[in-house]
Amino acid sequence: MTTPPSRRTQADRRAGTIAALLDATVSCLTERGYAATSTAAVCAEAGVSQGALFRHFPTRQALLVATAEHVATRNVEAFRATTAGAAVDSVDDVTAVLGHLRATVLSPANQTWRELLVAARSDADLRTALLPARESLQGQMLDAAADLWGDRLPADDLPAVLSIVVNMLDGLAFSALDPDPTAAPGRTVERALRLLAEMVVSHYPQQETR
Amino acid sequence: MTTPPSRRTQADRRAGTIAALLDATVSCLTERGYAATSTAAVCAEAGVSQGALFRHFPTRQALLVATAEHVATRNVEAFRATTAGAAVDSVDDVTAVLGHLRATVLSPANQTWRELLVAARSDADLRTALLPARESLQGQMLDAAADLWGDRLPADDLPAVLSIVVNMLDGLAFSALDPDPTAAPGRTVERALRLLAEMVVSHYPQQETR
DNA sequence: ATAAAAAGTGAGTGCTCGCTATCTATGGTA
DNA sequence: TACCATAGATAGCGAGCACTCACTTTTTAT
Repeated sequence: MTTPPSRRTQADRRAGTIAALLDATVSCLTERGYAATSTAAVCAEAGVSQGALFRHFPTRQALLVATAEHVATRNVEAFRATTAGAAVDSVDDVTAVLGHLRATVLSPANQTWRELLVAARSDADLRTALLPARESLQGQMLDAAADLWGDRLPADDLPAVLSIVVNMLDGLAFSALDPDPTAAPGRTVERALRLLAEMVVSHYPQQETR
Repeated sequence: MTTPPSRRTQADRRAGTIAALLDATVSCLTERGYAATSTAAVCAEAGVSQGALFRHFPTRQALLVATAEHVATRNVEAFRATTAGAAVDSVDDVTAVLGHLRATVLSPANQTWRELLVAARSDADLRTALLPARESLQGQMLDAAADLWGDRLPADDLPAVLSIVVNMLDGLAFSALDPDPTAAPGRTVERALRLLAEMVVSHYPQQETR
């Protein structure tokens, strides 16, 4: 009938509710935004009591910082997954990669990261707490970009190109206020991505056909 | 000593406190962020009572919407001011324009606009309330861009290039968490702006020297 | 089996929030 | 002058906030 006397170990229970809380925080941040992500809302979403939350996280901010680090690793994994092994020979190839990156950037994990970054701008404590995760994420994204493009452009230009691409996609995500982030890209966005691909490819022409 | 029995008209008093409230809201949003911009904080900053605020704005959201429209007009004016009459012949010219645009985008008015945009993502009422201002702002920025670049690239590409530039600058502003937004651009940012200028200029070569 | 430790519950705390009601001060109108 | 409409100040309201505490339940150690 009900679950058998499950006999989960304490570590399992702990990890389980922590994971539920982190996932619930991601949901609340993407759906309700930073201001409306109250501890009560997170607990309701996670299906645990407030006491449980404050057993594992001393403050709301600690929960948010843990969530930020949680999504940061998932974000860099997603970035690697959409770039690893992708073809970047033709303009069409690069355009396709940019399109996939746009979809990645609109994912809940990335929305969460952005929401927390914005909150950190006007909260010194949160800002310093997020700094190491920020640097780690940037470094790993540079590594992934090097795997993709490293042999095609001077090493000095790689951070600049990455900055152009990810900042443009982030800016796009910020101004995309559609409630459904999987909606069609829209004409000018599609044109902008293709144009960016054209400019990058022609600025760093293919060195050899191998 | 003190002000003489000033004899300000009612309309003057009204306009004065409304202006003070809007300016105070801009300050609070840029310094404290959306969540911490309470009606009490705005009133303290403006030097008026809460009763005065709620006489002129029925809700907090009405104040925020009015502030958004207030800064939207100032933003488009600033955009025009930094682009109007600027030279865009050489790569250096375009790089300079991008640098000035970056400074403009980091201004309090633009920070305020961005803060409200982010809040609007997870607040349907605010989102619909900001929609007309958003469209108006986009249209006027397209006009300004046409004055700058219109004769150099096909009309169909203009929105795409504008999207690349402003989204990249907005993304840059979001990830620039320095408390002092007038700080030096940083090496990779400088390199990225110059690179973007190079790519755009070479992709749309000058048609004639006139 | 029993005691100790850890995990989880839920009512309650003080505080701040957006907002209102009531009052006074001031400018416009006769 | 008297009168009224508007502008602004102040105290306070219910609701929701982050957080705590006494308590029960579940796992672990003896």
